[in-house]
Amino acid sequence: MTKPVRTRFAPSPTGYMHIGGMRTALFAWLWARHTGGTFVLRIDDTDQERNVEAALNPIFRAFEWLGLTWDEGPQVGGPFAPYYQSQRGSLYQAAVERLLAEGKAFKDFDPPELIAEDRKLAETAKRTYLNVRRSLEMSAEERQQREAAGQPFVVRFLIPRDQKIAIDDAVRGHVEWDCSLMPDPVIMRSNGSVLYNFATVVDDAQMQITHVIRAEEHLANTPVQALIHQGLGNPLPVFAHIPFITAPGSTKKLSKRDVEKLRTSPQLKKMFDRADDIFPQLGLGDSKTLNPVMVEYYERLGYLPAGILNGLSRLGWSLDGSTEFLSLDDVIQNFTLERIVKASAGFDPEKLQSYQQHWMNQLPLADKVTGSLPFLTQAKLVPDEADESTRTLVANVITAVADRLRVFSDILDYKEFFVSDEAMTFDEKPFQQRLRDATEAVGLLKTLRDQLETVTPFDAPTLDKLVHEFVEQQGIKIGQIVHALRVTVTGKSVGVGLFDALAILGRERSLKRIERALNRV
RNA sequence: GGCCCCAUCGUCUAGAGGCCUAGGACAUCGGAUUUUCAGUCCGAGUACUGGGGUUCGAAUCCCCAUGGGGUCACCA
Repeated sequence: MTKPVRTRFAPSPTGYMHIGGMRTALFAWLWARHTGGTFVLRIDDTDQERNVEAALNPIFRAFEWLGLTWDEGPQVGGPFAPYYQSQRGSLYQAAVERLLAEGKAFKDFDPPELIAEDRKLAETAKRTYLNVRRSLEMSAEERQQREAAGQPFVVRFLIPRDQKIAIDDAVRGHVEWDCSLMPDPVIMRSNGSVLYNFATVVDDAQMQITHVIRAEEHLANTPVQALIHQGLGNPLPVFAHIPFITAPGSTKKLSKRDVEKLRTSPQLKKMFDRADDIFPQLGLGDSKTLNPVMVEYYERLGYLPAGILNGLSRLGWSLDGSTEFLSLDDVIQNFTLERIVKASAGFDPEKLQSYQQHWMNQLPLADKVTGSLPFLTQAKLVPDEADESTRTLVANVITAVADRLRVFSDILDYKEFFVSDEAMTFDEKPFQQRLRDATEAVGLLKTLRDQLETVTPFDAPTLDKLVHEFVEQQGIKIGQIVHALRVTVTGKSVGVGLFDALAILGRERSLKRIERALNRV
């Protein structure tokens, strides 16, 4: 019987959740769920003490939004608590002591300047740098003396330089390193705190992690970690290094540091522009505060977890040659490490959008209303407590908007239905073109208005019929009236079907708007 | 630069020796539908990095080259 699977994700409190990190977390989570195992969330906060809670919130929020629950970790606890590395010092301490006692690590008294010199020497000689084990050569007495004298030291793990270290990576296969090329890594700083590479090993072992699923950039850390596991007498976990996500139109890792460059990339420009359009309306800043590398960007824009999850799953993983749309359950059902693609995957906003669109279209009307309403209230277009008539209005608009609604905040593109007739603004260009410049438009509009006053019922099919008959009576083309009418009632040249728009507004409001436009010409 | 990883349409991918004159999806470009936009339907173009092997046969296996990337801290 094989041990039950335990995977983990170990973010550091950076103040936001990176979309690529989310995808890594998702893969680890999926493997746990697929196997009926356990998913652990552990916080790598060895360095920063300040504001950990605040810097963590966006991370928890992202997991919660996407519905990726963790079985052990912050908030829920678990048998291997605490799950904050900052609180696990004694564990690390004990492990260091043990290695020291067993001669598998040593105290290095060389000052940093000396190390830097060694390094330089190696560089000019075009040699691989290896730390000089001066302190190891010292007698035990001398070491003791120095320590007693309060001379600072770091603890280095002693690399067995005569050996090779290999792992069988679940996605990369057999990978091997020559230890004779590896410097002895520092595992404990002179101030007594331990380094990430060491804490991770201790934690993974103590938390009985069976599968270390993480981004490919950690592959280079792996030999050291494997060696430390060995030194500590731990069984080696299965490593699975998944490829990272690259920036659109690039072969480089998608990183938050490059946001300013990303802003101008043709693929992402639309996403940044959208942020600059929508977030201010919601009182959430703009693309400087929330951008497409952050998970929160998608949440705040009203993406569906299903869309994001589908997109993330398909980035570097596939079920087969043809399945594109997968629910989370489908992915859980079918996820295996061997189907992870080895090459890095470019982040494609368009494709993400298409997954999102698919899942949005699956949603029943009531859910679309419930999902859109918060955006309308946040933008102060409808009152906080939406009454029944507001809900009906929203439902009517969404019905008319149909699959133009891709993300919930798209509802804000149809403000014209939620603002008062007086507050509605006319886009100048179409107003000029369709009303002022089109000489016959005003006259036609006046005639049509009279008919609109009496037609019953005031619904889309009837209005449709009316306008078509009107066109025939007047001997004009439908384009001559329809565009002008659209501008008068919605202020815009594009939008939902014209007759839907009129029906949603109702007779009274439609006439008012026509009046207003006529007076404005 | 050392070490390591990777390599199929613009992008995400299918392909684990013959089913491949390489399939699907997104994007692109046509055409149809339509009051706008979106959508929908139909159609088109576009890829196995190169060179050597192995084999009756290679996108698939091996080697080399090239290209791309990651990583080289008392960061995580």
